[in-house]
Amino acid sequence: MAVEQKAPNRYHHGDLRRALLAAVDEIVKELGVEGLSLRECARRAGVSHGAPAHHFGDKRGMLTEYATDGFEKLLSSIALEFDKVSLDDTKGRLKAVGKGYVAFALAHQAQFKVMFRSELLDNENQRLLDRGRQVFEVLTKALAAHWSATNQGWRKENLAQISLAWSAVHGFAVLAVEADLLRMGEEGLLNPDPDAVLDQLMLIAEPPGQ
Amino acid sequence: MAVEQKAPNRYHHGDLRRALLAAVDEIVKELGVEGLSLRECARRAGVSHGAPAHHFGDKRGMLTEYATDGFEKLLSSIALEFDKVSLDDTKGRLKAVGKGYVAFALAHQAQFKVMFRSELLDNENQRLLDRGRQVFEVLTKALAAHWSATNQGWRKENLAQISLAWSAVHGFAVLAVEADLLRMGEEGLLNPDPDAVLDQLMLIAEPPGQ
DNA sequence: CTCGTGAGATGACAGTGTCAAGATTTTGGT
DNA sequence: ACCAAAATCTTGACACTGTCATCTCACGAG
Repeated sequence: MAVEQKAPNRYHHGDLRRALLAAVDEIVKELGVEGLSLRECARRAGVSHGAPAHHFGDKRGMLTEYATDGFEKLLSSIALEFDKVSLDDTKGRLKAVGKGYVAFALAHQAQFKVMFRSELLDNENQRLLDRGRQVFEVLTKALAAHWSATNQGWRKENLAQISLAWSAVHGFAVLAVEADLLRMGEEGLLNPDPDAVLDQLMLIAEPPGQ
Repeated sequence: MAVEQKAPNRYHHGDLRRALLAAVDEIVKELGVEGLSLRECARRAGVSHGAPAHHFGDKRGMLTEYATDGFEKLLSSIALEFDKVSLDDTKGRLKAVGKGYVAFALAHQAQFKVMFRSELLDNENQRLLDRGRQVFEVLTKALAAHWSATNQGWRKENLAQISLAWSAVHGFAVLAVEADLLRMGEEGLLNPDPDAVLDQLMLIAEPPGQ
């Protein structure tokens, strides 16, 4: 996603919306979301400082679009891992959800950080809400499929299990992305292999005493 | 921590440093960290816009102090739960760490959010690094004590277990604080009792097949 | 008493988001 | 083909921000 400059003699950009989102990605990667400004985005797209408002309303609107785009990529990343695993391997599919989640976070760290910064986003935006819900559904459905396959049925612990699985996957991704925190175990203690961590996490989904 | 205004006739404030940190807390609670400005802090402390620089250098320095203060409160919160449980109940102590962690996050949501926003902080600051490390150590030591008590010894899975425990506790706290995300399970599916989630998490610390 | 030093005040500077008003295209209906 | 309407982009203004250099005040060590 490269930033397409406007041809200097033309009045209309042609694809400004996409160019601005590309600029957002570029800047957030370079400077973090604190270093992002509407005016700098406009500059990189070769357009006047007031132009972005026409497409996104305001800064919050622009970031909301950027985050929504991120959720769509996250869903794709999960689907990619998910589809590698055969339908009857419910445990494998469960793990694949986690793998896809973490893989996206690591591959798009800057965007991932923005996606969960709700103060920056328009949390009433329907598309954003829908995408978030979809991610949640993928996880719960994979869990339900596994429980159904292992004949565990529904137990009262399941609710906590869902929360825990969601928390653990998200928390691991967050901590992995916030490298400064992972650096805490600096004697190499905490430089975890995502795969091993996910294996441990799988234990939660198993019936007790097995 | 209330913001103490400067007496209007006095030139020196007396305790500006504390007053500014109180103002930070107030503003972050009201408007989020995006709404925070040095000048507004100064205003609430009844002091000129340039005064804060004298104590914190710049905005980043001020937020770093605020975050460090948060880590100290976090450690206190963990210690509070930790000390409620007798020494030989290693499992109980482990859970207490999680309880203290989540309790702090819920009680000081605004501050908690800032603490893990590494882009905003001076990550070279020694006090900040130390406090973060201390939190990590409390968790690992509680885990080690439990493993030692249950004669599990050290296994290669332990590394992943530490990461997972850390991830899960942090992830749960993060998701709990980002209420807009937890709202996803809006049919009441995901309105988890922290205690139940932590119970599930405890399973990770147990030896396999038990 | 004096003089240095830390604490706070003041004013300037470039950068920001947002808004209103104007300029230029493109589009759609006839 | 035409012309009005709508979409797109420009321009200028406003209040606000962080940082810096400069100045003023208060206090304490000698």
